[in-house]
Amino acid sequence: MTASIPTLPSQYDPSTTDAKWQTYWEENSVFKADPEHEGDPYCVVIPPPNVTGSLHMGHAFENTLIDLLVRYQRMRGRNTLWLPGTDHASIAVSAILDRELHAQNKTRRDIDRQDYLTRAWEWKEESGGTIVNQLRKLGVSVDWSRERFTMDEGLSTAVVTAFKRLYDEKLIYRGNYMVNWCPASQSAVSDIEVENKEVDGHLWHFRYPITDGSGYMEVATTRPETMLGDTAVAVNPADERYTHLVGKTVTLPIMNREIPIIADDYVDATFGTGCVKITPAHDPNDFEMGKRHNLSFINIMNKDGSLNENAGEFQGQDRFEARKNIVKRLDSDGFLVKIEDYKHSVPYSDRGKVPVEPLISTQWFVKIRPMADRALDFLDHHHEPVFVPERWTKVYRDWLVNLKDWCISRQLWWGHQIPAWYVISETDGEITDKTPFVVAANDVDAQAKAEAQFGTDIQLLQDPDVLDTWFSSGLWPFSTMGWPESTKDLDTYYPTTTLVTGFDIIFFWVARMTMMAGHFTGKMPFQSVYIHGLVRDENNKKMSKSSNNGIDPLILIRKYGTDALRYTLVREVAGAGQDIRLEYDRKTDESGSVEASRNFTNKLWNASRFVMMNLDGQTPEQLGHPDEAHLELSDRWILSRFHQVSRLVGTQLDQFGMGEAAKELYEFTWGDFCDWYIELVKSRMHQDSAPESRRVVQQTLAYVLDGILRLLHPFMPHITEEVWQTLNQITDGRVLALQRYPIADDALINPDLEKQFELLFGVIRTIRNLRAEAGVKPSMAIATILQSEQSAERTILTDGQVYIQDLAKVADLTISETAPTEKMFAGVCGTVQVLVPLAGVVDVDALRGKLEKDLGKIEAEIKSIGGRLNNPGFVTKAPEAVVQGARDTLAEAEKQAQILQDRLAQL
RNA sequence: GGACGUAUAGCUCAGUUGGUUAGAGCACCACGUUGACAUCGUGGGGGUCACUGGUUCGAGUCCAGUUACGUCCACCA
Repeated sequence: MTASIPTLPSQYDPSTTDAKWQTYWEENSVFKADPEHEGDPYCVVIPPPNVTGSLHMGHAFENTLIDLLVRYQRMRGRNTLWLPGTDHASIAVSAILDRELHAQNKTRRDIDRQDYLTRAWEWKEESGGTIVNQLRKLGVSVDWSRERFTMDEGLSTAVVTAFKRLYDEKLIYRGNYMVNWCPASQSAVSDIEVENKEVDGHLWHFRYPITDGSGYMEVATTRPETMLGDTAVAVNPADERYTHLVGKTVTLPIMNREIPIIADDYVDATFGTGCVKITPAHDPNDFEMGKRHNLSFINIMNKDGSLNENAGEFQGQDRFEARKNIVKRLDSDGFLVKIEDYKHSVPYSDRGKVPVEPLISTQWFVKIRPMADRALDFLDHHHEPVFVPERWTKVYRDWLVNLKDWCISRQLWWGHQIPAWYVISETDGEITDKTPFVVAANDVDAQAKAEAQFGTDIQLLQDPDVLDTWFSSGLWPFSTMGWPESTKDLDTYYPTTTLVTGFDIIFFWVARMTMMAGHFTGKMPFQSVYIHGLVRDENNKKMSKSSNNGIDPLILIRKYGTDALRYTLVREVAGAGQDIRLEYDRKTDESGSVEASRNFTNKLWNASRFVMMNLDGQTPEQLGHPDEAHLELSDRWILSRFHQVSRLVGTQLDQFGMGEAAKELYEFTWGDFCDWYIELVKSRMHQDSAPESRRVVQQTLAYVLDGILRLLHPFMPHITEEVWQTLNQITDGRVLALQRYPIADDALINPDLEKQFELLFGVIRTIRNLRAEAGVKPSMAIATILQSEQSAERTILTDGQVYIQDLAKVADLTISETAPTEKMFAGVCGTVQVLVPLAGVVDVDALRGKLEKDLGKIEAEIKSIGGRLNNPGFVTKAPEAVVQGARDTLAEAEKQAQILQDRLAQL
């Protein structure tokens, strides 16, 4: 399974490793959940991607975050389930099929529903797996045995059950109302599927003649074509300019229809002329006004956006073509006053990408207030669910408060057909607004139910419409686990623990789930909702299909490896919910930030390789826990750091601090472990070093490396699994993914020791700096004198003598209480004076320059701290510890200044 | 019109409840291939913390306001 250690290449190759472990984990059902598993349940349901989708950076980001959390919790011993699946995406699939049909010069209406659905399922079987297979390439630790699709039999049962119950509870109703109509998909859409776009349009001013010939009323509109359906002109009742006209009529141009002048508070007297044309059948505000004033509702439009028989000579024209022609006609008839440029927002259909048309039609609605109020109650009285970051709570809450009834019927075929059967025999074989209907779980029940009411001699027809895709998505957290049946999975894993998703989906999905779950399960479907930000492109622009600026995660995976991409996405996450930016060069497909992460994987690879080459073929288990009795200072130090970092990482991950944890691990692995510890112990690894010392180094290296692999596994699952298998010479099928996450052993955390090493490292850096300044070749060993008046410091230096010699290339190290007075390169670290005697080599000017530079810095500090300490307010009001800290710092700075001044004087 | 987010090094971003001289990665400069790694190592340069005012002994951090960019919601024809 794994390569033998001596043959490991010096460059990590993710391409084979990624695929190898993805296959292995899946084939061995490593992530299959078991309700009987010990530990507290930890469950996440995937935000189901559209079956029509292909993996974009947003998916990669979201699923990387989820996988990180899930793998972490699994390794913490939780009874973990991450449930995958896809969404049937009613409108998107319809659009694809319509395109296919269009290519054959057909439309949906040319084939029957059964054929259409057959094609749809065929498409789903062929192409629906794309996104799922791409998800696999991220290394997601989902339970594929529980994969769900929103149109699976079970989930469809859940949908029908939910619909029927809501209907029986009078929370679903059918009625004739104004809805958002998408002429592209020729279906109603819900309010949130409408996106308002700012466009540069025009404001057309027309004048309508007052019927009695006493003059004109000037109205303005952004939609001239709707004038054909005008049934009134409105003014504000308090507008004295027009009060004498209220009750009179105007004659609608072109149509020559006499329509009333009405007064309504809705009209803003200060806008334009203060007169508004009213088109009750084509504008939501006018619709309301039409109801208030009993106006007639004249629909002038067909479902495809062309004008109908009520549009007179304009019948058959597309709405935008008609607009031009109507303006032309009004102009030639002398009714056009002026055309102004006007910036305004136009409602566009989210999916259809065309302006939506407010249209009156008969649709099914969910009466939303009772459900929304239930969700609000959970939020206000139980603080459920908890949003991370917290600020999204307000967004979620405000939306629930203002929510209007939800239009759930779609005039499409792909989706869950509405389980309502019309007794069409009562209305001449047609479905009309008056046709009686029954709502039932299936056609057999419907038949029985209808017969009970209308006798046996009846004809039934199921409602042709399907349900809004979000209706089924709203049931996702529990329908996927078997609801409405009561199942072991529901029992164990529901409510789920955390939902990870984007803010753009709070309204579409999160709120629908909380409402549905509150209603049907009496519980919130998840304890917490982690809202992540967007991945922006290299120019900080939102990635979108329309701007064609997406960055393909699979390209980056191929170039740098899955773990590198995952790690990049995670480490960029700062505060939760912040957008992240991804560097990218579109010419070369290179990304600086992913490359940096790739370098990190390579660093880990080589450090591991080096460690393994020095273990004489022994595994961490064979070597045993680092032997307390023989630990040397550097071993104790790295163990202290390791446990410190384990603690920090655990704490961070427990509160969604994924980015912070990632950075912590990066610094520990690369900095503490590779740059310092491995370098510190290299001399002890040689075959000829003292056996006890060598053995404890092997133990410590193996132990810490094993720990690093565990800590990093949720972030970079593939490389860590690969190395861990090699390190532990696994032959029995064990996987790192199921090992325990390191838990900090506080007894091994030693802050004093870490401080001592800070001093040693500081001295080493100072010597290296002096060497560089003096131009000493890296290969040349030098003599160094370390002077400190403090015996404690001299003890630390003496204890770490070997480390200083090894890492600063010092052949002859002297540690003394007093300093010699010869000309030497000098620096300070804390109150330790570092002297490098370079007989005959010392460049006095270079030396003076360096000393003066150092001194300048220190004097600036002395001035700053001294100033503070001379301020009586600071000394009397600041906490004692802070004042003392300042005094200590000042004393040290003064000491450093003294040393440097003495050195300068000696030149 | 309302709400929210962001502004710190050339770039991407950290900076906990206010408390030493504001940090990291990338990029840049110098040196370097000693047996893990040049996808590397060592050292270095680089910041008026958007602006204005306030609170405080002390502000990148708290408060008020301003500006810029971004996002969401609601929209007057």
